[in-house]
Amino acid sequence: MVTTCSEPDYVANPYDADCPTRHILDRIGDRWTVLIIGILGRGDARFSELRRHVGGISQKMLTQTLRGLERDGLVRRTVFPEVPVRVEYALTDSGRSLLEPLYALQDWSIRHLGDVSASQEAYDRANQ
Amino acid sequence: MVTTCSEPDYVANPYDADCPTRHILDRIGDRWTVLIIGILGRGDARFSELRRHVGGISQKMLTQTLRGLERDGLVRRTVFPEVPVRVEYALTDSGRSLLEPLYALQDWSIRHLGDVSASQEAYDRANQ
DNA sequence: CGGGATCCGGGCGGATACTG
DNA sequence: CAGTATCCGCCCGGATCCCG
Repeated sequence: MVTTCSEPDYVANPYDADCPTRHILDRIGDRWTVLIIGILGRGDARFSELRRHVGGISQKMLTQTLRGLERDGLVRRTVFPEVPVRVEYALTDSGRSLLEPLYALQDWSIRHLGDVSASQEAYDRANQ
Repeated sequence: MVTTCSEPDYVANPYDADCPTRHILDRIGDRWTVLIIGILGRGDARFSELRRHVGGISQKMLTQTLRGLERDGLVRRTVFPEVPVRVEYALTDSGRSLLEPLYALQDWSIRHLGDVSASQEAYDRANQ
């Protein structure tokens, strides 16, 4: 089950569909995935709660992203057959384990935001 | 310089352009960025080397991505005025520090690839 | 309330041709 | 070799309408 792309070189071959790097990149490629995971990391939430907390997401993209996360086993969807219907979203164990590397990326971006901004300004100044 | 979005809640507001989460997501949003950083993590490389190692990337996207990384101060571009011209790309200190969180994500994806694949198959089976 | 279905525009990214 | 310039198809994602 482990393909050749699970060697250190896997990072170089995004065209291998089995490559874990490629897959996870496809998952977090859109900004919504990471934001939703982050919200659910604080606790379970309903559809409307997620929509309120993730500023600017459309209903279509929220649904679409949640379906993908459910399919990947990162999010569990529970329907309560009340009237009106209530739907709760929660991280699975797998999804919860993704929080740590995502937070590592957040920490990095916070620590380096100043450097990056300064570099951008310098670059733009040097190129008009 | 630290905005309100640097509180734990920043993850919820991708519409704040100053939000570090939003910025880093925009950077690694395309799959090429992470792949190029990964390659350069093993050592400096020339344009044609990168193009060979990052399978399937077009010359346009390679140039475009490298420019963005240079602007963000993650990659340093050095031109050797020989004939024909030689251009070397290398990670800056900032870019090298990004390797660790990126590898954390790779490790996660390798460890969970089996779970994710199984979940996908189960999901697809349950929904035709 | 929590979606599904459809239409549509903008932009990402590939292909090609050309250059210092 | 390492790009720049241009054209263009396609798909992402928003807007809107509808439903159980």
